[in-house]
Amino acid sequence: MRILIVEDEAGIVSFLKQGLEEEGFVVESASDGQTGLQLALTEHYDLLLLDWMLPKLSGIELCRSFREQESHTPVIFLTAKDTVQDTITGLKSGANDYIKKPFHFEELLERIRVQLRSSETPHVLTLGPITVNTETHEVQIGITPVSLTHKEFQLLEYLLRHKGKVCKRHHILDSVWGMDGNADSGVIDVYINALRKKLNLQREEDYIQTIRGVGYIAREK
Amino acid sequence: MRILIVEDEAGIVSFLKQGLEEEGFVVESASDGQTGLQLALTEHYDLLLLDWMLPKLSGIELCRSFREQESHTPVIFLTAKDTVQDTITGLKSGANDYIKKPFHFEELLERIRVQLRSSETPHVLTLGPITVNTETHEVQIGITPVSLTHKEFQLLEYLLRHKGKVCKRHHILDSVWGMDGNADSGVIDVYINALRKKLNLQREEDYIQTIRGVGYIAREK
DNA sequence: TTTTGTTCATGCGTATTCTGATTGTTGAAG
DNA sequence: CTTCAACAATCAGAATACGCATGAACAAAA
Repeated sequence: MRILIVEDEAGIVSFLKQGLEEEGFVVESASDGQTGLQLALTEHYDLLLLDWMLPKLSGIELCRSFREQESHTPVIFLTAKDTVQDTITGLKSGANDYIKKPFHFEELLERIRVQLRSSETPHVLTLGPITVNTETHEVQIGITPVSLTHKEFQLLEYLLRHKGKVCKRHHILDSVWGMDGNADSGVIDVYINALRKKLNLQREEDYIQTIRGVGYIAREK
Repeated sequence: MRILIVEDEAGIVSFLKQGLEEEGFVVESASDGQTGLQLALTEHYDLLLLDWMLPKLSGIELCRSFREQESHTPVIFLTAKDTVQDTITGLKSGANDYIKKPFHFEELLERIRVQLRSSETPHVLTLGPITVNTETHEVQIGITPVSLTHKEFQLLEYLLRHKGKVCKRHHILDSVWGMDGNADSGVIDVYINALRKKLNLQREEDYIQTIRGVGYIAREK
């Protein structure tokens, strides 16, 4: 999960960054509104943490501009202000929640979790140039669409959901084929083969690698 | 929009009720947790406002029980407690937000609006030249009206509400036919067929595409 | 009753999935 | 370095499952 912090006080940024990274988030930050907006629009984040008062572009303006493009990504305000009118303005600009400084880190964390709860399982998986959208069931290699059968799709999804980890044949059979402890008939090989062909992966720099005697692994680069 | 307030202090209830009704909400209330839960489960509400401390059944317990049945309807806590741990417990029990007493009515209103924003359901759905009005139950293709049976309408509505996302047969059966985990008898196929016929969708630029082994998807263009 | 709506059953064509045989590769033992 | 066995890749055809179309059965409404 990727989080963007836009905040000008370096101390707060490093405090948040450390805490959130410990929780397993990937954190990036910007110290003024303008670069923050730019990042928010060009990169992909799962959540934005915005300070209220920012150099160049205020948090509210940032939020409003961002919402014109993106309506999904949750936004949480960090605010020192606490007049009612201000928070209302903030929520009206399209924010999903706000938290008043000073706050306990745990409380922030819980609020982040609440916001992310809906987007817990990513629908778009990637591997190098390959994109798998589990919502639309579309697979693309680069820009060109690839048509996969259901089993091929399921296998690819499984591999990508475990990207960077070895997928034992046993486990693949379990989750994709639903065979509990059944014998290995060699189906997997056939489908791996089909995938490599359809996605035309060269053997040289193979995104789907064979781990002899164990299974397969989807790896970047 | 219907709101249920569960709160034992009569003064707060009438204050909230009046304010919310002025804003156009339909408000009902319960003064203890047990009747609150019963109402929440039997009636339909778009949002629940729960007090923390309630006779018979605490707000948290109410929320947790409610969430076991319903996972969608947003829940906001009204709480006098303000230790971090308590609010965390509250959010963990499945609440979407909380507000500390005493609060300004406007702030509560804004938080309600934020929660309802996501569950706003449009009444007019479109797909290419097709228009579906769920209020008047009318369907048009371009300018000419099409007459659909109830089931056909429900199916089309379901597909359009999930436009751009795969609708698995399983889920369609669940929401349109109300069969939980029942076997697939092939009804869906018949109705998809009927829809395609009545909406005369050419196979070329098919707005309702079949995803073999998975289900169907309504797609623009 | 007649009409309309919903569901089930059937057959058909085709895409998909699996099996099994064959060929190719790998790594350890000699 | 060679050999061998275990494993993986590849291919083709058989078996199967899936979705489509249709008509009949049944139920509900007019």
